[in-house]
Amino acid sequence: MNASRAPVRQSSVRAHNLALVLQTVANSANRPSRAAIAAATGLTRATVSALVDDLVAGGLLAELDPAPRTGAGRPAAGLALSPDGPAGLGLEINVDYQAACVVDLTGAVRHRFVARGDQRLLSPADALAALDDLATQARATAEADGLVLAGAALAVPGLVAPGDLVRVAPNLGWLDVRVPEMAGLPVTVDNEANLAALGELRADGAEPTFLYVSGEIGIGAGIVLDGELYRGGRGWSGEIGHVTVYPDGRPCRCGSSGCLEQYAGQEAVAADPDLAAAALGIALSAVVNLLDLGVIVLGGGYAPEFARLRSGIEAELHRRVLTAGLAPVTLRAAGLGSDAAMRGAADVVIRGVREDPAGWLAQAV
Amino acid sequence: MNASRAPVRQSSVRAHNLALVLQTVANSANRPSRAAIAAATGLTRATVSALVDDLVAGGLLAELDPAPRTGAGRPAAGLALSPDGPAGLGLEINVDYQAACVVDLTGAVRHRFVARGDQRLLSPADALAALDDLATQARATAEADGLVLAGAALAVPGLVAPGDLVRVAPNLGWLDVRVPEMAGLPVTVDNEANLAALGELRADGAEPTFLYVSGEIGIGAGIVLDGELYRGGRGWSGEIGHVTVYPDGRPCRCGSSGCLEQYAGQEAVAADPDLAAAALGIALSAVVNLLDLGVIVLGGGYAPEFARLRSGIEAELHRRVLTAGLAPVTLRAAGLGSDAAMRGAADVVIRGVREDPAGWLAQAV
DNA sequence: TCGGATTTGTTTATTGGTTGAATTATTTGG
DNA sequence: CCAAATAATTCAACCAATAAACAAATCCGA
Repeated sequence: MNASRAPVRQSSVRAHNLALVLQTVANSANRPSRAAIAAATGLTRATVSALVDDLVAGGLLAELDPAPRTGAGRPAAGLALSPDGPAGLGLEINVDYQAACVVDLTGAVRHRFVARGDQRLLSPADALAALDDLATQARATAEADGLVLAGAALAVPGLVAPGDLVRVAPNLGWLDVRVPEMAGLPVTVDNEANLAALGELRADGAEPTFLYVSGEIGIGAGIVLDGELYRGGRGWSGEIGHVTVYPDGRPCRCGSSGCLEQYAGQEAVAADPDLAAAALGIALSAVVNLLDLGVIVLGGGYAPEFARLRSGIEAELHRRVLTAGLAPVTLRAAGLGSDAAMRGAADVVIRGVREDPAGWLAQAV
Repeated sequence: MNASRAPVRQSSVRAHNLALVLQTVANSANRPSRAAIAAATGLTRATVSALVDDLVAGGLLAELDPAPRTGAGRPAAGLALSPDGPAGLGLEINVDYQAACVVDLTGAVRHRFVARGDQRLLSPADALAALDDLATQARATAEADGLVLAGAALAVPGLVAPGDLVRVAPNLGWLDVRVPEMAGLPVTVDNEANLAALGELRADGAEPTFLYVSGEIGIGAGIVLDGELYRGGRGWSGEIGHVTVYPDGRPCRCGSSGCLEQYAGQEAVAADPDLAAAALGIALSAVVNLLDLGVIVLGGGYAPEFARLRSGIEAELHRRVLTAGLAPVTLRAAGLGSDAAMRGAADVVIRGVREDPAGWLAQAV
C-alpha cells in the first residue's frame, strides 16, 4: 500500500535527484558549493554538477559569490535559490479582510496587499470578484518585478473539499462555493488553519511536527506531521473548535453542546481567560493523547493572549496527558501573526515547485 | 522536507519496481499473468518479466496454473505470493496469556500457540523467557514445514519506545523493560492496539483509513491512515483511554480525572453499557473532529458488546461531529477477535518483506 | 617567485535498468 | 491446418548515475 503505485523509470530518478539537490540548497544556511551538495546528498560531484546545470538553466538556482572559505584549493561557486525564480501567489479571505501576497522561491515576501472590509456583506461571487482584482494587481506588480507566478492558493475559514470547492464557511456565510481562477491562475483552496500551520512551518526555528491552533471567531487547527500537513480522509481534519470539552455544557451553533469554541472562542477569551485556558488545556490534552505531538503553537487571536493563557493550559496538559511524565509538551506562540495563512498559501505554491522541480522545468520550456 | 533525503540510483529503481510488482500480485484477487501486471503497473511486459524472474528465483512469487480465461491466445502463467516464502513470527504478551503465531507470505496463519496464565505473577524476565520458549517452539514447527522466518514482532499493552524498549505497561506492571531476541530472531516491539489495527487492516474488506479501538482493561487505539499506522512523534499515539470525557469526573489511576477509561473500561462496560457508549461516543467524536476519519472499528472487549453499544455511540457521533451532515462515520465491530494484535505483529514482518523485496533478496543470498 | 598540495568542477568510459520493437510460444476458431 | 490472438522473451537503444582521470584555480612553503 505504502509504496507509491506508480512505476519508476530513469527519468523519475532524475526528477527525484533534482528535487533532492534543490531541497539541499534550500535547507542550507550558507551557499553550498556543488561539492558540498555532493557530500550532503551522497551523490557524485559529477551528478550534482549535471543536476545543478539544469536547475540553473531553469532559473531555480543562482550562482553567487561563494561563502568565504579558508585554505587551499580552487574556490567554490556558491549556490542559492534564485530570487528571480517562480513565485507563489498567496490569497486569503477572512471575515473582515481580503489579502494577497507574492512570495518568491527563496521564501521572501515580495509584495503584500490587504483590503479591509466585512466580507459577510458581499455575496460569495462579489467577494471572489474583488479578490480577483486584488490578485490581478498582485500579479501585475510581481511581473513588473520580473517574477513569474507558478500558481495561487487561497485560505478560507471553512471546510474545503479536495480541489476548489468550499463546502461550508460558517463565519462567511458560504455554502458550496466553487473558487474560479484568480488573476488567470489555477487556485488551490484550503482551510485557513491548515495553511497558517504551513506558514508557521516555514518560519524560523520551526519543528517538523506540531499542532497549530488558530483562535479566531471559530477555532481551527492544522496538524503538521514530519513537515507534512495532515488533511484527513476528506480534508476536514483539525476541527478542534467542536471537540467536546464539557459534555453537558453550553449549546453550540453546530447543534452540539460543550464545544471548545463556546469556552475558548474570541469572546470567551475576552470574557474569562482562565476558563478559556482550562478548556483549551482539556482539548489539547486530547490531541496530545491521540497524536503524541510534542509541540503546540498558538496562533491567531491566541498569540497576543499567550502570556495570560499559558499557565492555565499547561496545568491541564500536565494533569491530563498520559505521557507528560515521559516527555514534555512545549507550548509557544505563533511568530507570523495574521499573515500566517496567506504566507502558508504562497508556500504551498513554491513548495510545489521545490518538491517537483522537474515538473516545473518541463512545463516552463 | 517531504522528498526522502536519500539519493536515488538505478538500483533503487529496480528495488521500487520489484516492490511494485510484488504488491500488485498481493493485491490481486485472482492470479495475474505477467501481462496483467504490466497493464496494472504501467511497466513494460519485458520489465515485468525480468522482475518476476527475480521474485520467483528468490522464492517470493510462485508460478501456478493460470486463472481460467476464455478466448484465443497463449495461456498465461498465474502468479501468486509463494506460501513457501519468508514468514513472520507474531508474538503477544497480555495480562492473562502469551501467544505466538506464524503467518506466511500470503497472510495465512500457519501455526498458532497460546499459553494461558496471569503474566502479572511473573517478573518481566521470566515472562520473556517463557515467551522465548513459545517462540522457539513456533520456529521449530515452522521450519519443519519448510518455512524461513524473516523476523518477529511483539505486541504489548503499553507504551513502547522506538526499538525494543517497553517504557510502561501498567497492566503488566512493567517499567523500562528491554525485549531481547526471541527464538534467535530480532524483535520489533509495538503497542498492542497499534498492531491489532494493522491486523484488522489485513482482514477482508478493510478500509485503508480507520481508527481501531481496543477495549480491554485499558483502552487503546490504533490510527491507520491510508494503509499506514500513525505512531506519533514518539510512538505513543492512540492513548484514547486517557482522553478526558468528563473534566470533573471520576479520578483515574493516571492522576487525571474523567478519563474515558473510567467510563468505558472493561468493568464500566459491564456495569453500565449505556454510560460506556455515551463516553465512547464523546471521545470518538473528538477523534473524528480532529482526524476526519470515516471508519471506526471496535475491537477487543468491545466487539462482543457491539450490538449493545452501537446506537449510544452513534447518537453522540451524530450530535458532536461537525461534519456528520456532510459525510457519514461508519462504525463496525472488529473481525479478528483476540488474535488481532498477534496477527498484526506477524503482518509487520511480512509487510517488511513485501515492501522491500529487494532487501530480502539481497540478504537471503 | 615558483612549484607542490589541495580543493572544485568537468570529461569520459562503464554499468545498470527500462523501453520498444521484433520474435517466439501456445492456444482458439474457422 | 492455417490465421488470429494473446503471452512471454530477446535484443538493440537509450538514459542516468558512477568512478576515475583530468582541468582549473587557489594557497602555501621553500
